[in-house]
Amino acid sequence: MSRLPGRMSTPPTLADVAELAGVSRQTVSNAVNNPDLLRADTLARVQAAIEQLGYQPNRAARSLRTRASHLIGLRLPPVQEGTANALMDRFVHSLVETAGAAGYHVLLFDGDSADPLAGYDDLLRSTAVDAFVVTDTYLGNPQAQWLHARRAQFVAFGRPWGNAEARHPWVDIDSAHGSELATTHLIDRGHTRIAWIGWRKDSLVGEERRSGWTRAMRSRGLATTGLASRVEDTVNSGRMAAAALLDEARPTAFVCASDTLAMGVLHTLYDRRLRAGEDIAVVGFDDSQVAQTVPPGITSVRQPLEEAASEIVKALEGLLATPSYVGPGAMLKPALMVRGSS
Amino acid sequence: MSRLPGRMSTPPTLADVAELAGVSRQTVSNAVNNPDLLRADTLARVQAAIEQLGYQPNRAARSLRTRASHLIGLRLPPVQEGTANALMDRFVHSLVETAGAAGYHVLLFDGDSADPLAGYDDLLRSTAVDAFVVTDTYLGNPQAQWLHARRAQFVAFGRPWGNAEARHPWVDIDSAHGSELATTHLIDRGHTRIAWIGWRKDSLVGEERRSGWTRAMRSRGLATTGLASRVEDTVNSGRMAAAALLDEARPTAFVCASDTLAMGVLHTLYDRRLRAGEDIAVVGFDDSQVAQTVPPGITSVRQPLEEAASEIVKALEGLLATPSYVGPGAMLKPALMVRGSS
DNA sequence: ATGCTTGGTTGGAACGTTCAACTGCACGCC
DNA sequence: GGCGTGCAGTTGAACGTTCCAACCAAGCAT
Repeated sequence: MSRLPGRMSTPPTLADVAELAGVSRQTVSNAVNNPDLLRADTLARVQAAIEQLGYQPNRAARSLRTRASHLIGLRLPPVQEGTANALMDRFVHSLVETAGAAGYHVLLFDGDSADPLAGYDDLLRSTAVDAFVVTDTYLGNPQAQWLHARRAQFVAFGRPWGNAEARHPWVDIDSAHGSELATTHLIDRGHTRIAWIGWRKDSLVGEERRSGWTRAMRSRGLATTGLASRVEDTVNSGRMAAAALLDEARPTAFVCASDTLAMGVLHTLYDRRLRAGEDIAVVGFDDSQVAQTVPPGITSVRQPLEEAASEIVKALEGLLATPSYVGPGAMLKPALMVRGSS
Repeated sequence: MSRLPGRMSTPPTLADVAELAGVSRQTVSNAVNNPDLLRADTLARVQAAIEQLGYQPNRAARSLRTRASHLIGLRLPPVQEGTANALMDRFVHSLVETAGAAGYHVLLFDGDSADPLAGYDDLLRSTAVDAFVVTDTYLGNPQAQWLHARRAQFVAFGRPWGNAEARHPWVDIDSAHGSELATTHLIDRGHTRIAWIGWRKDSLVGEERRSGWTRAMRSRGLATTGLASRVEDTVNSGRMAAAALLDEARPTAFVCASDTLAMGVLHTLYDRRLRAGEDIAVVGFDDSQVAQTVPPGITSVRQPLEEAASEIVKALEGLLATPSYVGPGAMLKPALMVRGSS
């Protein structure tokens, strides 16, 4: 059956192109997937036909045959109102971009907070995605193990905390280095009493960020006693922690485990009519839009999410090419964005 | 061929279930898609077999046969650093959630800023998605017309500005109502000289938001002359506009077309050692994380994005059930989140 | 009895692609 | 001449699902 290019209700198929070019279906398929198998003149003829009809392979059919969907699943963690976290937004963007360049699309699914694995199971069993990007790999999170048991392919954004035998590729950011940068920066500005406001002890990422502060302080011979606080990651916790520290330990600067906590510090400064960057220095973590836009600008540690996304996609490509692929585990360095608050 | 449930390299298929249940493939298919066609006892037997094997229909095969992927395409607009915009994040979340509940997944693709249509074309021709959600439908944006010409299904988030004959479903937010709420709120607090900082005249959304301010002022008999400013949507533009207005028109309150501009106002207040909410009132737009976390909290107009997502999914379902479906065009009301800045 | 419906189930075909095996054909080599 | 060898392209089958026409038994009216 022939088709008139302008007037079709249904997209053109391989067979349409084949007929127009006067070759077989398979030859068209080869022209698309293995052009070097064809003689130059045949290839040109087929490509002209493809062009003329505006042909693109049907994804469902291709996916059925090759058992590859070229989709990558990403679970969106629940949004937290009232925090400064715009991390995910930037990360998703970078991921979509780099994945797109590699021929993959990103499929989002919802994080049912009750059963975080439900969404994974669904997509996995219906063979909807080729692989997952797993973002929250904190200790005790069952996802990595669970996915491994189901032989699902995935790359973790976040190192396999406390699981040395983990055999999956991962990418993470050296956030201890980040808070070390932040602390050193403050020391260089002449501060000696630099306080830390971080997360509670059960957060491994929190402890890691804290270790950067400790390391920087110790290496310059500065005391840390009484200068640290561990709280929930909310603005109000940060505010109260800052107030308590100011009263008891009289720091001249704060390093925070997140921009949310840094905003808490700003609240306390606001209450006391102090000015960030003039009276007290403040450094945050994540380089969120909040840090970027609030006066006088919060100095903040910026995670290289674009780079992380690119490493993740690289690992995914390796994984999908060689199922037993195990990446080296990429550890990336964050950077300090200096603004008015320090 | 029989399969042992625990030890399979490949997911179970319809045929496996059929064999186990002692029925034909089609009967299993019916059990999944039209359960009421089966006799109760057969249905139970088939469902048991499905359960036992952990069967889920292969999406590619189903998609190939039914010509429906149950995927919805969403183009991620480029991120803007240095603005307070966290709109998209919340919207994407809500969309993923409500779409998921309706059996659809969201497929993200990248906005090549040079050719915004490239991504659409790709997905459309490869029949990868059933429909699109189009988010930037400002005047002169070719997407709506282009998609219509290709007979692509889509729902617009944003009314069809200046195109009365548009025949596609859309959902939008009555942002004039939002700035009217904001302005009235300030008037109720005793302000009479209320300034407007908005976007440049070629932004229709900007003009609409502005009209809410004008309407509220006029209806209370207040003058607007010299109290309005139209600038780029950046923090620095807002800062400069606020400074100029303060010098020339001496307003006691600002209503802004975005939280980004409101942050600009806060910068000017900071420069002049004035306090938002005490010396000068400030209201923003979008209820971003910035507005939520910055001291003393910025009063801001919150768009009902969850509701918008739900209306969009409703329209999508209508669209995909009846291809010629045209929704009524839902216009939603925003709400004012009052905080310390007013 | 015969024909007509109806509810439940079946087998074959089809969706559009790629895989694996195959067919011609030209070439070179003993 | 026979035989392998490699190139260019073809053919039939398969991926896993749903659509379609047909079938079968049972019920019911003729």
